[in-house]
Amino acid sequence: MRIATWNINGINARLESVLAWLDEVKPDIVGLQEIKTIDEKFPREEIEALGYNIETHGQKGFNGVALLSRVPFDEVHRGLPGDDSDEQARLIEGVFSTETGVVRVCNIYLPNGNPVDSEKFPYKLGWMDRLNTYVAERLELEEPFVLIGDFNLIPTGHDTHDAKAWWGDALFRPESLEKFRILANMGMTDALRATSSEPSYTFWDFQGGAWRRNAGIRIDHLMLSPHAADRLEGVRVHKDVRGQDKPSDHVPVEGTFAFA
DNA sequence: ATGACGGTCCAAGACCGA
Repeated sequence: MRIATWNINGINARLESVLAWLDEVKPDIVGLQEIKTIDEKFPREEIEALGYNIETHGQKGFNGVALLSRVPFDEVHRGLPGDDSDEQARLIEGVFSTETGVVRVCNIYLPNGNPVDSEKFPYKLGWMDRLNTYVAERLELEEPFVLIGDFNLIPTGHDTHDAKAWWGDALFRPESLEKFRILANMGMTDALRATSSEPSYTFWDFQGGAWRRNAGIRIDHLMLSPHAADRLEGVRVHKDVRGQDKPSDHVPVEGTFAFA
């Protein structure tokens, strides 16, 4: 089974690219972030025609996440618990049955948090606290649990072209890294880092010729519970997608697992 | 040294992103 994450930066602006990639790669489960539209305006028919079941958690204009799956959904959960005043659509989770048992896939669009002197940074940290609580509860189930998405977090200086330039940004500073370390220390494995020591960037800014200069960062992750990590076979970053026509600023990251 | 992006709202430019 192959499970992928991709921040597409607008599903309606990116539809042709997404259809082409799905048709070529045919991943089993895909988490999309920044669909930037409401559920009613998500282009369901075109994606369903490629053999996918679809569940969305959309929002007008910004944010929004979706799960696509060739396997039927047993369960769907929308939204991150813990703050009733939070109206941003940033989490959707699906539960799937395979021949070798259940797989739970949670797809997130973690807040960016910049600028750090605004209310956006404490929102990010609070969101990460709530996520850690959520993940701790999921880990108690002792299932294969795959937490994927745009984490807006650079795990180490090795995951950026210029650690000094990024240090202090909401994506790469002590408060954010501390929350991410709590997640890792619960037993969630960074799939890419577990299988490769290459830099493997997943985002290149539209500005400043970042792609041309390979000035990237790695912020899109697959984090695995012990039961999921045990079945990890490999991770592939679809870097070529960034060089295609009308690209997103993020590329897909795909994990292969020994689930039937 | 300078200028250098793209999507969404919706119809001009603000807001957002990282």
